[in-house]
Amino acid sequence: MPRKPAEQTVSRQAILDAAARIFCERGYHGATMQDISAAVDLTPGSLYHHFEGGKDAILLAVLQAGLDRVAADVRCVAESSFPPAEKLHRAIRAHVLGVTEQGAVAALMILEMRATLGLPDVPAEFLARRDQVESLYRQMIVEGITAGAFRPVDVGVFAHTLLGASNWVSVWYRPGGRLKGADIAEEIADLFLNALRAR
Amino acid sequence: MPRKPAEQTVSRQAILDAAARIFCERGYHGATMQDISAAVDLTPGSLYHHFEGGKDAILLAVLQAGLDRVAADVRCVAESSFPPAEKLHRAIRAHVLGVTEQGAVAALMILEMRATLGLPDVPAEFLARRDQVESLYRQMIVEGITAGAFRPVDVGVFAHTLLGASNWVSVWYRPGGRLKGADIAEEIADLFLNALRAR
DNA sequence: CGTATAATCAAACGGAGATTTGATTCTTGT
DNA sequence: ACAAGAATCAAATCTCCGTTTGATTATACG
Repeated sequence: MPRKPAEQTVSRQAILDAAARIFCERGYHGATMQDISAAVDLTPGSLYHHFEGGKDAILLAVLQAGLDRVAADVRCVAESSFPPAEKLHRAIRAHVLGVTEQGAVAALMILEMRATLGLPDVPAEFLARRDQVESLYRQMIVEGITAGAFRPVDVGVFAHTLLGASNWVSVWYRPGGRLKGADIAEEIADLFLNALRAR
Repeated sequence: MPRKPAEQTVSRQAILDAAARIFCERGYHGATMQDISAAVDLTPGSLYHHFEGGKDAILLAVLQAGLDRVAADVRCVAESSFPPAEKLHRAIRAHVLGVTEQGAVAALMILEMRATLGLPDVPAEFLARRDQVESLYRQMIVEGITAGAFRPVDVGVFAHTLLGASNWVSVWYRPGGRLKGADIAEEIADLFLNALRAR
């Protein structure tokens, strides 16, 4: 009855890492199982041992990881007790840094564009988690406005713009470029904090 | 030898309009020739009379139209002689308004994500036009900074963020929603102008 | 060692959808 | 009315993946 995993194995994580990169490069429809399997020296069919659900399951797992990472970072900051401006600044920095460090996070974009990309059925849990992140940002913004630290803005538009811009970084950021991820994060956090400064 | 177009015809423009909507809804890969042809009461094969190049050609034509529209709007403002702040404010408003009025403009996004969507060979002319738009924004920003009207920012990051946020509107904007396109345009223009205000 | 199981592969299957083809209908100009 | 071509269609083609299947190899444990 006993048995243990053989060690001729490619780890599930390795597949996810490769898949994340390839999905980001070529998009869900543009990426083939062949592409993904080749990246980890496997045949397409072998992927089905690691992910029963096939291509969809792999994408979902990638999305899960990316979303979880950013959500955790942002929540951590949102639950702290810094004053509004500092709190939001930290949240944005963490968010953008997360995006630059984890190519997979383009996941957030893809998730947002589920309609555009024609995804299958995105589990409600996913959308809930994404909405939760947006909700955290909204709270931080409202908190600052009511405290008089921020000028009054349309929270909906501001949140969409902020999230869009932060996630958008994953599209144009190139590791090894002129700026480090931390530099970009700082710059963008400054940008939005300035945008909120009460006159 | 004389001959003229029969009038049992669906206009090329009608096809582009339908295609724009469908590409926006389902994405390039998600949209089928069947979808597009059905939207104008044709069979898939018939589309090839209007667009020799098939699906690719249709997408490219849609992109062309969307990009041209926004580029023209922005250039018009950029070439005016308003003071820096007012000029940029007008450019952003025009840009965002264009995005809300023309679903096809999600084209700008898609163009940016050409790699993500796995497009074929995007004509250099397209990328040039897009870069031109970015260039116009960069100029306006630099102009304002040197004039002392704007605080110093990283022009690269700011331009990316501004363009990303503006185009991103096409993803979340819903006609008939709480805000009109013009309201959103105003709000976003204010946001970025505030972000640039010299202290 | 021997067996059960995991991990893998090679090859075949199946479907979806873009594109092609050849015929058909409609419109216009002479 | 008639010829020429434009616009269309129905059906066939062709290609590209995602997925399945059955066999093969490697590992751990008794």
